[in-house]
Amino acid sequence: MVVSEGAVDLRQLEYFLAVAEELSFTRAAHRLHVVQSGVSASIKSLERDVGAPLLDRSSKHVRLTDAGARLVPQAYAVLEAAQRARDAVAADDGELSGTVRLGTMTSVRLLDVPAILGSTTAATRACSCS
Amino acid sequence: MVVSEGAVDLRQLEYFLAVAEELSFTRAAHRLHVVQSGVSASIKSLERDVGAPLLDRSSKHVRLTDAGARLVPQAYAVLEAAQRARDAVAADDGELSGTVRLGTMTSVRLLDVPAILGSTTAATRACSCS
DNA sequence: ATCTCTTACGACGAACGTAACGATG
DNA sequence: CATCGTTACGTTCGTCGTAAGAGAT
Repeated sequence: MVVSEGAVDLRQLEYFLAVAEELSFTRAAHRLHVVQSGVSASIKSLERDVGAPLLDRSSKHVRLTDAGARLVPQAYAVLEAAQRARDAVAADDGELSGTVRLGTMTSVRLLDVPAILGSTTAATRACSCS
Repeated sequence: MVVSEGAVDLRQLEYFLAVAEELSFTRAAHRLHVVQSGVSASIKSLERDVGAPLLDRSSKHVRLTDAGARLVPQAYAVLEAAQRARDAVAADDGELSGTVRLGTMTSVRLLDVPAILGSTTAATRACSCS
């Protein structure tokens, strides 16, 4: 009777990967252009949704838990697939697949890489921040 | 300079696939246990997010547009990956991968298939509705 | 006339930013 | 004491359900 819902959001995964990479809520929040409290709340809601703690916030070091380490590659895959889905609807000609494949492993760094590449669709996601 | 956001939600994709399969907002809404207006609004927001119409609602027939047809397999891949991500954190023993692989191609029918299988994690998602 | 999708409306919930708090080195 | 993460609070935006409207067979 317990409806676990599994309401995992793409934003939650993006925030989680940012923290997992930086191993810091502060740096992750800075990279995501949001405040720490937002990242904290989002990670907490993600942990609630999946039903397991993902990060070990003991002392000053943020470490991945066992479940968190297992989630990382899968979270990458989800964001990768989501990016592919977004590009699919914009693919009027076949040459877009190259762009997608280029962004796959760097999907969490979408804020700077696409700007450098200057690709048409990705360029629209570039943001000019210090 | 146009920030396209790309705020695609997993729920939107699930709704979209339901409509794409049923080719009907009404039947899709019934299967998803929500009202038609909710599905309509969700699809519309998805179309706004991806920046292209996905469904052709002319007359009584709902048909997939070109972009919509391209999105379907990618949307499946995203939901598949999301399901894999949820299972990853719950994988205490290695035997779960079989359950995941079983659910991949039927991820949009999560409401009934898992109930039949009676798997531990999936069973929590089963809902008892008429 | 009936079925299907859309739009309007009020209400609930989620996420954000600001700000204050607790803990660790 | 300085930094990092959490909690509290008010605002804003999205989604839901109910209900009414437009189009087509």
